[in-house]
Amino acid sequence: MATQERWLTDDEQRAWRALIGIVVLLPGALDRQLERDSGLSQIEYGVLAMLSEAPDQTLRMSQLAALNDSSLSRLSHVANRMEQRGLIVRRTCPEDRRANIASLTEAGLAQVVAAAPAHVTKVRELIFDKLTPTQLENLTEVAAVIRAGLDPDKGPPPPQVE
Amino acid sequence: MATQERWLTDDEQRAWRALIGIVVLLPGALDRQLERDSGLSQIEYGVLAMLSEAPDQTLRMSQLAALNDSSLSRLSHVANRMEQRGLIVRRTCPEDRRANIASLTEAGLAQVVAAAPAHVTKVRELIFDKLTPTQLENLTEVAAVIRAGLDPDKGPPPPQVE
DNA sequence: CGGAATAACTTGATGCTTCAAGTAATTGCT
DNA sequence: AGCAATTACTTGAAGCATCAAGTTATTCCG
Repeated sequence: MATQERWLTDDEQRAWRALIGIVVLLPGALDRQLERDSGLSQIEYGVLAMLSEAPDQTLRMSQLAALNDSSLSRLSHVANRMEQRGLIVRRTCPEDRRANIASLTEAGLAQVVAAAPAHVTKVRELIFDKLTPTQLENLTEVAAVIRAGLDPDKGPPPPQVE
Repeated sequence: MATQERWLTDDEQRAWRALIGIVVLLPGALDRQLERDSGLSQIEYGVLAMLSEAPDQTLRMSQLAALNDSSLSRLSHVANRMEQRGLIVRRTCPEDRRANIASLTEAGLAQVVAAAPAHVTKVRELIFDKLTPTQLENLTEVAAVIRAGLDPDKGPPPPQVE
């Protein structure tokens, strides 16, 4: 900062810079690999992957959004494009006619199956191959803690009353 | 995945999900805070912050891009907007007339100074307040390792020849 | 039962990012 | 010196994300 008070300790500074670096660079790295190898964006891959694991390869839009940490609006646009391309189909849910369920098509399934290996390899290459078992443990713990505090969308968490 | 082979171990899965969650959610959380409190995006804040720390509050576009993990193109667009708004000024570098140097204006400086406290508070709130000293240490280490492997833009790092 | 409130999306506009291409200045080679 | 290659950016177009507003369906409750 321009100002006096050192707002983060040196340790925190270093952690912060590295973390932001990851946050800024990782999506691009993954997107490029996916785009190049499979013509998919990261969220599209995520959608296909989640559907492929779901019972009947079908999920409600809202669930799909939650699973991908996406807003409903964003997912709706994405689903439009994917439907155009024939990767998924949507129909209104019979039990709740406000809701919309998306299902994998055969083409969609074929796409994920084809895309997965290279993607996983990239993930390994970028993350897990670099870590010792201890570091993996530490990552799992720390990432979970941070992630938990990021949920849509609590402001300052209510002070712990013990 | 839809397929047989469990491509990541359970531990890795959990780490991966949490990490992606962070990567997806953190930028939005920071952007919203900055936008709301100061009318800045994260990269705009980053530009102002880096300039404010630089000697003579001046940096070349390429340095500014590197410091913010941004492409030159992106930075160029951002700088255009910021120049319109009077937060920075640009002029060609005298030593190398291909290069362009950006400087903070007084208005720009005022902006960072005003924006910094709330932003730092948010960062603390989202990250550091949640971590024990040990976890901070672990984060620093792990994040640095991962970050290092993300640098523009090495493919598979050449196998370590000892 | 009937209207208000809420839920589950979709749509359109706006703005930012990225990508490809372009320009201008400098270096490097011979 | 002179031409090619490289560096440092800028620009314009295309695609995505986000935000606000709009639909349609369901629930709540008096």
